[in-house]
Amino acid sequence: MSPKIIDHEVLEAREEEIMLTALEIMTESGVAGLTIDKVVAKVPYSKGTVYNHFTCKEDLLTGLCNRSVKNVAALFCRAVSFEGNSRERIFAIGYAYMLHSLLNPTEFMLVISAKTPVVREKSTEKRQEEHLALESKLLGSILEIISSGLSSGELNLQPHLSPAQVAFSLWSMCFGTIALLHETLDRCSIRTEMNLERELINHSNLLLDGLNWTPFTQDHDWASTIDKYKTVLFKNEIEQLKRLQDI
Amino acid sequence: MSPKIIDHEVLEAREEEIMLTALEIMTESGVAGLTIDKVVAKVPYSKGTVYNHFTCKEDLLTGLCNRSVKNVAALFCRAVSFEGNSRERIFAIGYAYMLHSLLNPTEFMLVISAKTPVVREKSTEKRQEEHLALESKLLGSILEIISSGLSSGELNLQPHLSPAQVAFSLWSMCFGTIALLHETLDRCSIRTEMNLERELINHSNLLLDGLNWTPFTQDHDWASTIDKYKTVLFKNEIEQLKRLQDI
DNA sequence: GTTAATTTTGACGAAACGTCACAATAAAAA
DNA sequence: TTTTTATTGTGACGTTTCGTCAAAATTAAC
Repeated sequence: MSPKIIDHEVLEAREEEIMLTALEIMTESGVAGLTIDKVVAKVPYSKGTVYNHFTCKEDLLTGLCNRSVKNVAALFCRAVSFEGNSRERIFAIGYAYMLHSLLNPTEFMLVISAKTPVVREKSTEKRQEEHLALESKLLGSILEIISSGLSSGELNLQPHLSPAQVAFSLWSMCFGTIALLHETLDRCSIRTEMNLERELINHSNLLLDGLNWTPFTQDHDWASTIDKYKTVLFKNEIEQLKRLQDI
Repeated sequence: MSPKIIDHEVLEAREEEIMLTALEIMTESGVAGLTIDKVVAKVPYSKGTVYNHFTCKEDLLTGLCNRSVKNVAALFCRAVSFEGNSRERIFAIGYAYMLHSLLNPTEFMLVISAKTPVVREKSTEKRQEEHLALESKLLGSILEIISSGLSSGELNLQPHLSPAQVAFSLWSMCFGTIALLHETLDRCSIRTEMNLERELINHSNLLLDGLNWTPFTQDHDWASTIDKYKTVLFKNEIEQLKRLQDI
């Protein structure tokens, strides 16, 4: 016995390096322009090594998607920790999701790509499972807030609705709104009738009012809550976003 | 002058033939297994001819997506014509969307694929525009019901909400719910806690209650409305679905 | 210094892509 | 009928990308 054993951390660092390079290429020449060959050319490793990490292009895409979901999960944890009532905190979740999608448009779209049959059919089982686990984590944050709303009495579920169902509704609402509006904003020239922040807020309020989650839209100064998100909870992200938009 | 002029209808029939063949291939060997070469092999035309219709694989995918959206639009028109109050009719829209996604899972997923950067970046401008136009048509059906709800007084919009915004909320709600749940159902083995029909109904009700769209969930016998969808409005589709599930 | 397990390399064949020079077609002109 | 000619159809071909695998390199233990 006498192996060349590679440190696990080194492996992970390399994987990150490969993924970052892939992101660079996509930013430069579009997602369609991403090619394993291009990645290999940019990275100080050979094709074989890259293929040791990712079995194919689609697997790499799922990897990038998971990386992105991890970042979202971190933002969600911050949202959970917001000091305020439960509706303010669940609202912060949607806001966090939106901020993430604005800050990392390419990566957000990858989450959609990863749900696409072509990508799923070719990705590794392992990475798919990781994806599911990460999504569960997202739902976990939402469920946490739901149960705190239930115990504080701010949320009263109708008997036919389980917390899991509510969590799912909230998640799909965010996902649908952001996905469709991103696309619309992308296509139509910059200024349209639609504005992602405003639409998401409206849609969230409709859903939360429908759930009877107090305080209702008209019973609270939501503008000031959103201001707190902007100046405290997600201060860094907002600044990043401003910098991004200035360029 | 003395050309070989081809009938427009012949061209369209051929395009349909190519698309159907592509669908067959995808059903057999997955979306990832779709290849222009395979299509060419199955179709009585040459590669050049196929490329005259679709500039690349992605363009073909967008074409298939548009074909699918056309079918949805037809279902939406049926939903608009439902004899009942405005909330029953808007509810029918979501139900129609769901039915379509269950009957044509492959095609529904293509709608997601078509929103993916890789596909969009490579599709023809022409087909993209067609896609936008078709989506506008979908929104048009929704808007029609909204305005009838407004004039009948069943729907009272808060001043800060425009009909277009409400239509968008409804659309993204359906899209998000179906997209995420399709995926979940696909992955997890058949019986999960989730059920597409039930979740969509719940989510719709939450949103419509939030909008103050009467009659409210608890003020109407919705089970009987859904029964009417099943036995009258979408009778054929339900039968198709049963046949599909029996196999 | 030798050994042996593991990792890395990049050349290679296969597969898919998309093009283009040429062939075929059919309506109009001769 | 034959010729002309604009349009459409064909499939062989060069290119790109993919993913593999035998051989080379690496390194820890002996």
